Amino acid sequence: MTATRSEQIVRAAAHLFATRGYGVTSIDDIGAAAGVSGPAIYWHFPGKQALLAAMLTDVSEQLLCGGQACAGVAHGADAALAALVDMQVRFALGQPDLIVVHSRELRQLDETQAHTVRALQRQYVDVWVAVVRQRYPRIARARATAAVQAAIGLINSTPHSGTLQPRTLSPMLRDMALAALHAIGNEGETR
Amino acid sequence: MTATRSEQIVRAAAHLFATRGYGVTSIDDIGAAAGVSGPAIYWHFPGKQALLAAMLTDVSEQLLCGGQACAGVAHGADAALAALVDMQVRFALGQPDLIVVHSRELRQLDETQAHTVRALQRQYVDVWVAVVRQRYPRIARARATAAVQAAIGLINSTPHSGTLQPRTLSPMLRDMALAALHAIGNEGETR
DNA sequence: CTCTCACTTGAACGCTCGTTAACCTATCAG
DNA sequence: CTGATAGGTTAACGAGCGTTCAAGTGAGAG
Repeated sequence: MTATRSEQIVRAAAHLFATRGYGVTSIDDIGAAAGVSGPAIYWHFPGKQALLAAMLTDVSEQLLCGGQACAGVAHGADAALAALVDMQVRFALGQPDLIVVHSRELRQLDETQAHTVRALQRQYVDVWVAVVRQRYPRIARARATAAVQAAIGLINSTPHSGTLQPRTLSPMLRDMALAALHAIGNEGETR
Repeated sequence: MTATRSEQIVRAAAHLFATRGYGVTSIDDIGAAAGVSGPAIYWHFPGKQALLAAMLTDVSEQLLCGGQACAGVAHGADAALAALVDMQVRFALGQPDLIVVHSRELRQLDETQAHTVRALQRQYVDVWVAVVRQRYPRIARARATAAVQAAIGLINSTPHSGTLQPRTLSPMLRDMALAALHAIGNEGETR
């Protein structure tokens, strides 16, 4: 409960980035929302871009770590896929700010930072792809990748939605994502 | 083929906004990409924000118009739903820049412009919702709305994806979106 | 030829904002 | 008490960029 200053700053920045966007959010805005004012942020972070980079790498690492845990623990491809979907839904509903920023503001990073985040994202997608291809071995890799990204996009589109209790939204998103993923097993196009 | 200056400017701006983001794209960048330089844009548009507003209202109107046509022409709810999905897929694959900007940069508009665009978006979603509830009458309105937004999110997540021919991507997205939408008919939760 | 008008340009203004610098404050070791 | 160090503040600099302005083009009408 006793959040450190750095955490307060990151949380405030995440909320502002998610609601207003990175470009139109000023350092002073972030400071004000975090209870300090202005350039105090520079004692904790080297700059605005580094703040965003810390946010994005953190959430990417969390997702990758959780995804690997799901794939490793579950028995069978079906269970692993369901676990991955559940985790993504839980994340999207529990931390909508981070999900929005993660999928929207990657381009604001410079090339090296963006490369790091993209590598983590690709590893995360690859965890999904491995499970999907374990379940449907005849699916081509590129096809499975596109399907996984579409399913994740379905789940992540939630934060834009109106007010619906997570209790009812969560199982619906789970059912929709799983149905979408299982729909690709039909036409066995290898190219 | 003979695109007018205004069209060139809008197209260039759409591409830059989609690849770099609205905030970090300067007026000079847009002009350079459109073959003119700098403030020539101000003869065609009152400003940078108005340029974005024109783009967003235009694509919103195109989607709404096309959606209403799909819902009006098709015989039966299933056919109408398939037509809506096909149209959205065609749009997302054909005009990825506009789709990206449309779903990402709404927040950059001021309140009155954003309200106009949001109203069009809501009408478009309502077209989908009406068809879905015609097909599954027991689904609550809020639930159907969330499901429609999720399905559209699935389709719109395409532009982020890697290189896969639209010929193979298109039917896959169609199957996935339809499977996701038809997955909501099971548990008849009215609240 | 010349007048007009759609269209464009380079220069300049002004504001915002990221970043830096210089200066406080409090806490705590010795 | 004293010195150092983490943490914060206000003021200022400097760059970038949206916007405006005065001036230029080129083509077509009369």
